[in-house]
Amino acid sequence: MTTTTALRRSNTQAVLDVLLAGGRHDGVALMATTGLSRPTVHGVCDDLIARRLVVELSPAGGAGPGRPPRVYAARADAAHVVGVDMGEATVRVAVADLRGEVVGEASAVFPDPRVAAHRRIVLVRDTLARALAAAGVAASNVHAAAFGVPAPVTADGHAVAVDAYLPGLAAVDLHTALHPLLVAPVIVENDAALAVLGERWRGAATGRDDAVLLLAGERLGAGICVGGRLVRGSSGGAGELGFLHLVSGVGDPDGIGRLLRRATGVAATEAFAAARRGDPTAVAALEAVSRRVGRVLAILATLLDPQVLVVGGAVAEAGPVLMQPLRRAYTAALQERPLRATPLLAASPLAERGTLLGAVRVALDDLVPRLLDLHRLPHAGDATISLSGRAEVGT
Amino acid sequence: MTTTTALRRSNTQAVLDVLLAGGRHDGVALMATTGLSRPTVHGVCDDLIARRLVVELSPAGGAGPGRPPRVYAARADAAHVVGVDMGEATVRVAVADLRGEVVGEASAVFPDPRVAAHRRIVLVRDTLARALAAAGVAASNVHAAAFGVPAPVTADGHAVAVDAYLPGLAAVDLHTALHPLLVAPVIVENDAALAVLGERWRGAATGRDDAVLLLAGERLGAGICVGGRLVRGSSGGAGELGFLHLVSGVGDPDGIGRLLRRATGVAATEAFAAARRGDPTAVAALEAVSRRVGRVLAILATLLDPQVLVVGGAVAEAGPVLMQPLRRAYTAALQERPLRATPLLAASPLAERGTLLGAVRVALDDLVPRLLDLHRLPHAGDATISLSGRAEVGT
DNA sequence: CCAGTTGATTAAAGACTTTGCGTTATTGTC
DNA sequence: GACAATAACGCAAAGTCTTTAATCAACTGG
Repeated sequence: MTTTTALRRSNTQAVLDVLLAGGRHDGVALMATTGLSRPTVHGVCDDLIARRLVVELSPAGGAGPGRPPRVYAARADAAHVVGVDMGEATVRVAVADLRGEVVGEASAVFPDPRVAAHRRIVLVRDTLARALAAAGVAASNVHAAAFGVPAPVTADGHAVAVDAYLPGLAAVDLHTALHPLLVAPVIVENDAALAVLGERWRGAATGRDDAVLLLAGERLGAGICVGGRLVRGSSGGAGELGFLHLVSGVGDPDGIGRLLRRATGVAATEAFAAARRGDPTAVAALEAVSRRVGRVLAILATLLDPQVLVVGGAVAEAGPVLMQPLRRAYTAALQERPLRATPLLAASPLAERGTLLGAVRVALDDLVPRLLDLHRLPHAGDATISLSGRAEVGT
Repeated sequence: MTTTTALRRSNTQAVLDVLLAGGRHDGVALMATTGLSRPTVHGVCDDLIARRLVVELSPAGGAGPGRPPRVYAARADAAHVVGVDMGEATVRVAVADLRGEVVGEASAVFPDPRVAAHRRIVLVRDTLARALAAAGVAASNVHAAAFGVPAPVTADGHAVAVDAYLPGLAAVDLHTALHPLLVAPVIVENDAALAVLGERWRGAATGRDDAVLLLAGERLGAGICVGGRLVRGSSGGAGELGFLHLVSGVGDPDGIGRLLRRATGVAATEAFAAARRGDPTAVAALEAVSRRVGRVLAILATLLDPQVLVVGGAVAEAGPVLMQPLRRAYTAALQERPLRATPLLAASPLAERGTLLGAVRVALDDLVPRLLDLHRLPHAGDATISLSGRAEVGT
C-alpha cells in the first residue's frame, strides 16, 4: 500500500464486491454502501464497465420524480470458475459464474474405485468437458478451479499429498494434466474442508464464522472453519480423525453409511427406510451407529466450540430417522461434561453436494480478488477498437 | 479505505511497525523495508516524532564517507501495556513497553484458592500497583491490558464466562473494578490460549503460525493457534478438553503435576527429582502419567496438524525426565495411525510464565494498531506549547 | 584544502478523492 | 401542453498524498 493507485484499486474492489453480491444498484446506493463520493463511484463504475466486469442497465420503469439514476450490475458471466468433487468412486464437476450460480454440471462414476491415476484423469477430463459444454462456457473463460479430494493435500494446496484412496494421484499435477481444457490456476483441497465452506456459503452454517462439518458417509472426516477461515494444518492434514482408535466405543473412522451396511446387510438408504418403518434390526443398528458418531461430534464440539456442527455426506438426506438418535447420542456424550453453550447440530441440506459447492466457493474466493488484474483496463486507442467490439466472447 | 489520508495512515503504520520491531533504522533502511520513497519516509518519521512515538538519534559514530543519515528509533516507553496471569492460586502482573520488554513485574499467592471474588480483586489491584511502581510507569500511560484466566471467556473477550475455578468472577467487570489504577481497555482470555501466543512470540513456537499448547500443570487445557490467529470458539470455549472422559485410558483433565502428586504422595518437583535418581515408584508414575498425556497430545496433533506441540505450565521445567517418556508415549499413540509429518513436540522454555507473556503480547496486539489514534498529531498552535513541553510524563 | 560520496531537502508533476454548484431528465399538476 | 418540483448527474476547484528529479549539505580521506 504505497501509491495512490492502490487507493483506487481498493475502492474499485469495494464497489465490485457490492455488485457481485447481486442485484441492481444505482449510484446513490453504492455511495451509501461503500462510503465513497458520487464522482468516485461513477468513475469506478466507468472503469469496471471498460473492463467488461459491469454493465449499465436502463433505469427501472416505475420510478418516482427526479432524474433517473444510473443503474449498474455485475456481469456475472464475465468469468467463470470450476469446482470439482473428485471422490473415490464418483466425479462431480460444476461450472459457475461470478455470482456463484451453477450454470453447468456433470458427473461420472468409476466402475472400479481403485482405478489407476491416468484413467481417473481421463474421466475427470471428460466430465469437465461435458460440464463446460452444458454451461456453454469456453475453457478460456474459466479463471479458477478447485478440486476436492478425500485425502490430505500439500501445504501449498496444489496437489494431493497422501493418495491412499486415489492411487497414484499424488504424482499428478492437475494443472498440466488437464491442459488445455483447463488453463486456470488449480487449488486442491480436502473434501471435508471444502464441504464446510459449502455449508457456510449455502448450507446449514450460512453466515456462521465458526463451523465444523463431519463428513459421515463412507469415512468420517472433519472440515474445520474458524473465524471464517479454513483450518488446513501445517501439512494439510487438519480434520483428519486418525485418533479415533483412542476413543472408547469408536475405534475407527468408518462412516455411517458403511457401518449401516455392515450391520444390516443392505444399502444405507434401505436401512434408513427400514428404520422408518420401525424395523427393529435397523433401528438398533442406527442407535449403535449414532452412539459412535455422537461421540465424535461431542469431541469436535468440546475442543473447537463452533457455532454449528453439520453432518454432511449422502447420509444427510436421511432426515429425522438419523438425526434424532444422533442428536440424542451427541447430547448424551456431552452431558457428562456440559458445555456452556452446546453447538447446534444440523444435517446438511447440501448433503453430498457440499464438497462440490465448497469447491466453487473456494475457486471464487481465489478469483474475485484477481479480477482487477485479470481484465486490464484498456488504455488509449481503445476507442478505435470499439467498432469491432463484437469480437468479445458472446455468452 | 476511502480518502487519501488513509493512505498516509497506512504508510505511517508500516514505518512504525518496522521501528517497533526494534533497533536503529536510517532513512535508506526504511525505504528498503517499506518500499516508500525518501521524502515519504522522512515525512512520516517527522509525523511520528511529533506524535512522540519516535525519536531521532545522533548518527552512529564510526561512519563511512558521505553525509550521515538521519537515524530513527521507536520510543518504546511512549506507552505501556499490562499483562496479567490470574491463576486460581497465584497472580502475576507484568508491565511492558511498546517493544514488549517487561519493565516491571510483581506476583502474589492466594492463601486460599477459593477466595471470594472481591478479595481476589483487591489482591490483583495491589499486585498491579506493585508492578507499576516497580516499572516506574504511571497508570495513565498504560493503554492496553490483557488478563489470562483458567476459564472460558465471553465471546467478546471482555469477561469471564464460567467461574468454576474463580468463584464470582463472572460477575466482575475488570475494567471498572480496577479503575482508576487501570484506565486502559481490558481483554480477558483463556490462560492456555494466551500461553500458546506466548510460545509463538518468545517460546518454543517462535515464528510458527500453527501451534498448539497443552497447559499440563494442574489441569489439562489446550491453546490453539491457527494461521497466526487464536482459536477462541464461538463462546470462548475452544481448547477445552472436556471430552477426555471419552478417551480410553485418560478419563479426566487432571494435569501432570496433580497426577504425579496423587501417585507418589510428594510434590511434583520432588517426584521429578526422584525419577531422575532412578526411584522406581517415581519412574513408574511418570510412565503412567505420560501415557495419559501422550494420548491427548496425539489427538491434538492428528485433528489440528500443527507445526509444533508445546507442553506448558510449571511442569515444563522438569526437562528430559518428563519429556522423554512423554515423547515415547506420544509417538506410540500416533503409531497406530501414522501422520505424514509428525508435529514437533517441545517443552515450553517459558514454563509457567507463558500465559503472562502471552497476555503482554495480546495487549500489544490490541494497542499497536491504535497508537496512531492514541497520540493525535498536534495541530497548529502547537509551537506555542512547546515551551511547556516538559509537562509530558517523564520515564 | 579539495575531491568524492552519501544522503537530506526542495520543487514539480501526477493521481486520487472530496466538496460545491450548476445542469439535466423525469414526474405530477394546473 | 406548459411549468414547478425533485432527484441525481456532471463538472470544476481544492486539497492530500506520493513519486521523480535535481539541488544542496555533510562528512571522509588524501
